[in-house]
Amino acid sequence: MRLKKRAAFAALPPGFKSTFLDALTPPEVRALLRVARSVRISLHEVLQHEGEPARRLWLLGTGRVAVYRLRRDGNKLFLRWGAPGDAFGFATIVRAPARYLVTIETVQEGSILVWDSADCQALISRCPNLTKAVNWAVSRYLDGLIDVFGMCQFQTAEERLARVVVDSAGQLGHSSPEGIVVDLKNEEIALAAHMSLFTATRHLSKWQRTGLLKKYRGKIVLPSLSPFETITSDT
Amino acid sequence: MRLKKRAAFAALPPGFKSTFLDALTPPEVRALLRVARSVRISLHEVLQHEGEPARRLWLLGTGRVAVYRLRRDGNKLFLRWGAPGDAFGFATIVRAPARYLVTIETVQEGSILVWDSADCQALISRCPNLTKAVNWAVSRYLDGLIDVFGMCQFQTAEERLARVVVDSAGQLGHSSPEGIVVDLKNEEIALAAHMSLFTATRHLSKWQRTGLLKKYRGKIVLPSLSPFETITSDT
DNA sequence: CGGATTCTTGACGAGAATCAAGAGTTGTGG
DNA sequence: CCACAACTCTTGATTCTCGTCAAGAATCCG
Repeated sequence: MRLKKRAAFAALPPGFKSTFLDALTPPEVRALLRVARSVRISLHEVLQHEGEPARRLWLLGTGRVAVYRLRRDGNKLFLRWGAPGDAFGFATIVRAPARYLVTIETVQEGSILVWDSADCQALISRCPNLTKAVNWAVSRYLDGLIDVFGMCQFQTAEERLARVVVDSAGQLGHSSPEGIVVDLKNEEIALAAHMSLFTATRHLSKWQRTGLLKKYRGKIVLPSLSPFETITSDT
Repeated sequence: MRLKKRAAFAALPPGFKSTFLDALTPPEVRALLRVARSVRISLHEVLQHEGEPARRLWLLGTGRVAVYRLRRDGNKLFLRWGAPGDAFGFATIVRAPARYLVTIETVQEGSILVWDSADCQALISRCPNLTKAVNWAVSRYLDGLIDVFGMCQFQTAEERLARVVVDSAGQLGHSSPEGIVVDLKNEEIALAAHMSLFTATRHLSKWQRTGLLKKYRGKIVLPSLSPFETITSDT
């Protein structure tokens, strides 16, 4: 992880969208960006490890991360993807001397903006909305987690998969002439849908035969989302 | 739900334990109790309903509640029990004009202490640790939820059941000459372990035959927890 | 003594994980 | 430019866990 100069706000792309920053006023955003460090992140890098002291709040600028929890038996419990604009390391702010609750790993190289705990303490007094923004983000996170949990308890593999396809398209997909392109391997889709690679492959193949989507190595293309939303909602 | 006089602190039993209140200083606790309303709660009463505006923070004094989320398909996703000393309605504080994320229902009659949003706002400025206590509680809640989620994903019905038995014993059990008594029906145990009533009954019966526990109508008695901890950990 | 809960047990089947074996892609080095 | 290795995807056969349904036993209560 290489450090870069401060004054990272120049690094924010023009069309950059962040639900987290949107909860702040423009002056507050500027105050944050002024003290942010921009850091390049490479593939398969662990950006925070559960149990370690929470030393920094950070925002994903470009790339993609996976949020999960490690279990004593070695399994990884996938929790969510992180896309550009998502913030992490809330423990740094929410409960001062704390430890990370989850592990976060890069699955696509990119860059992040970092604020260490000292910066955060200083910013809290200057930006009254900062704690509010963090609380909101935590709430949304909790809400989403409960939802995923419910999905895993009450929906079949096919329904879960359909939902993951829809959600991923919204969060990670980009448009193209043939439809929405989502850069995910079968293995990653299976992980997010909490099922085996084989079950995921079977249903995806079936949907390809039905013409609902097209599969390529490492990505899928969706002409339309509506059929999947149908699978998700009925039953 | 009948209202009672303020100055409810007299209502706190002598041996009352609350992780939530423990995060506050004694003067802060007194400040809270001074403005608390004590409210009697009856069986099967819905104390807060997900989606409704979060208007009050409250603390369970006596009795037991179930925290769950309702799904559009009518299913209930059980999340946790609430025992005396547990606080709820954090949304009231964490993100000012907010809605409850979960539904909470009484499963044993008892009493709660209530602070409505106006009280909360006033208390926040007087008790600097209040928001901190709420944040801690939310974190613990999130942490526990992730754990339960992982348990449901990676452990068999028997392992989940063993863990629910151990956890319930710690949270709701009370000692007796023959062991720890846990007042739960098979149906409630099954709910907490996220499995069908029948699967739960089968394993509990098996454990009774093996002598690991004794079953009665509406309760189980555990001479020792260690065998269940073994089931939980190995594999 | 009904009647309502709560618990028990067996038979059955659906869903999904595992295993095995191979086909299709992509990238690399000679 | 070809050959080979590594990775990704596919499909079928098999197994197993657990939910569903049915029927009845045990317990509690007015």
